Amino acid sequence: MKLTNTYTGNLEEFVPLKKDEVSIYVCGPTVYNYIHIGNARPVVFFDTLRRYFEAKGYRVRFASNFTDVDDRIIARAKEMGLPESRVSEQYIEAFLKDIESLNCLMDYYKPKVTESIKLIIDYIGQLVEKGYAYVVEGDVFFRVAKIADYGHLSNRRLDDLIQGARVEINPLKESPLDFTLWKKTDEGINWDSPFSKGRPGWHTECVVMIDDIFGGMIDIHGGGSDLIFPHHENEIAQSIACHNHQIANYWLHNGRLQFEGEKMSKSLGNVVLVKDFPYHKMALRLFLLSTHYRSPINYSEQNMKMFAEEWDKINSTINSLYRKIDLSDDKDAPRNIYQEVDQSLKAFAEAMENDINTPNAITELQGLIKIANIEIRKGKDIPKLKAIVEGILFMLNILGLKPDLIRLSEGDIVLIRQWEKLRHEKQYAEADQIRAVLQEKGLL
RNA sequence: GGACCCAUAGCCAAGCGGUAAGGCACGGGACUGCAACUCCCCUACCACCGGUUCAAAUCCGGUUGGGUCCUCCA
Repeated sequence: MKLTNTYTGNLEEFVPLKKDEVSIYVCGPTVYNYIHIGNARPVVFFDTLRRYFEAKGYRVRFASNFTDVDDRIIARAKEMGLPESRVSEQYIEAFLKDIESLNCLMDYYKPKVTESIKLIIDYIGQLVEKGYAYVVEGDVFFRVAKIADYGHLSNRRLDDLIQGARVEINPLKESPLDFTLWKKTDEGINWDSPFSKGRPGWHTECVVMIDDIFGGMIDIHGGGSDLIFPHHENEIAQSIACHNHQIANYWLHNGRLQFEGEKMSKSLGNVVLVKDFPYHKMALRLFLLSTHYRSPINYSEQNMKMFAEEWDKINSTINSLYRKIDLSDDKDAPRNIYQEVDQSLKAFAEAMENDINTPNAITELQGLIKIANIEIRKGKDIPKLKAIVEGILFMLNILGLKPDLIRLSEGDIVLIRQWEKLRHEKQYAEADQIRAVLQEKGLL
C-alpha cells in the first residue's frame, strides 16, 4: 500500500514497524463546542484508513486525543457559568455521539490532557533538564534553535519563519519561534508544577500521549493540514529533543473543507455542525470520501442533495438485492464466484492501495451497484445476487458506510406476492392499494 | 510581506507523459397498466500564453483567478 508522507513529500510504500500491526495517532478535537463537518473530515478519513488496514488483516492500535485544557474551554465555561470539566465532558459526549452517527469505529484510545498532566509536567521537566527548554518567570519555552532539522515537516526555512512572524513578540522568549510548553496562570483550571502554578501549552500533549500509549515511534501520525505548522513541527522537535528520534514514520494530512468556497471555521461563523447536517449522515460520509483526502473539498448545500440521492440509490439497491433473494424459492442457494464481482473488488482494493483513493474506490462501488441493478432486473441468478451483495457490503464496510437494511418479514412476502398476483390479474385498483402499503414500508 | 497548493464538461470528481474514468443534472430511448425504481444512448478544444518532447491535462517558465499556512482552528 502506498501513502503520501508529508515528512518526505513522497508517495511511499507503507511498511509497518511491527509485522501485522499498525499504530495510528490522530490529533483530536478541542472540546469547547459541537464539531462541524470540517472537523469530521480527518475523523472520517482516518477511520476509513483504519478500516482498510483491518480489512487487510492488520491489528490496528488507534488513538486520538481530547484537548480538554484550553483558553477557549475556559472562555466557554465562563460564558456558560459552568466548571471547565463540565464543559469538556459535555462536548466529549457530543463528539462521540457525532462520530458514532458517522459510523466511525468507537473502540480506540481516547487520552485526555487533564488525565495526562503529571506525564506532561515530567516531560517538560526533561526538556528543561536537557537544555531544550527554559523557564522564564514561571513560563516554560521550547528552544527551537537547538533543533537543526526544525521546519522539515512543514518545508519551511527558519529565516522565512522569522521574517514572516506577525505575532507580537513575547519579550520573555529568546526567539520568536520558541513555543510555550507551560504557561504560568491562575486563571481557569491549573495545576502545580516545579515551574509555576499554571497549565500546559498545546504542543506537548500529543507527544506525551503517544509515548504513554505506544511507548515510542508509531507508524502513522495524522491530522488536518492546518496542523502541520506549528503543531506537528513542534511535536517532532520535542520528540527529537527528548528521545533523539522522530515520532512517526508516516505523516498523513488531510486537506481542508471549505464552505461555499470560503473557509469554514468557528471564528467565521459559517459552520454546519455534524449534528445539524440536513441529510442522511451516510450521505455526509460519502461526500467526505468523494474527494481524495489530501485535496481541499467544498461543501455546498446544492451538492449535498446529490450525495443524499446517491446514498439513497446505494441503499435501495442493497435492499432490492436482499428482497430479490428473500422472495426467491432458491434463497438458500450458495453464492458463487463471478468474474465481474471479483474484478470490481480487485479494482476497489487497487484504489485503496494507491494512497487511499476513495473517489476511485467509490467509482468501483458504483460500478457494482450498476451490475446489481442489471442482475436484479434479470432476476433469476440468486447465487450471483448473493455474490454481488456480499461484494457491495465488503466495500461499504471499508468505507464505513452503513446501509439501512430492510429484510422482509413473512408478512411482507405474502403482501408482495399478493400485489404481484393482483397485477397479473389486472386488478389494478386493489394492486395499487397494496403498492401504497409496500411503498410506505419502504419495500419497493 | 514570506512560504506553499490548486485550476478538468452545467455541477461533483478521477487521471499525473501516449492521446479525457465515474457520478449528478440535461436531452433521447427501453421497461411499466399508470407511476416510482432501474437500464441503454448522448454531452470536454483539460484557465490562458510560451517552452521541452515523436507525443503534454499530465513536465518547465510566465499570466490570470481561487485557496492554505505563517495567528485559535481538523
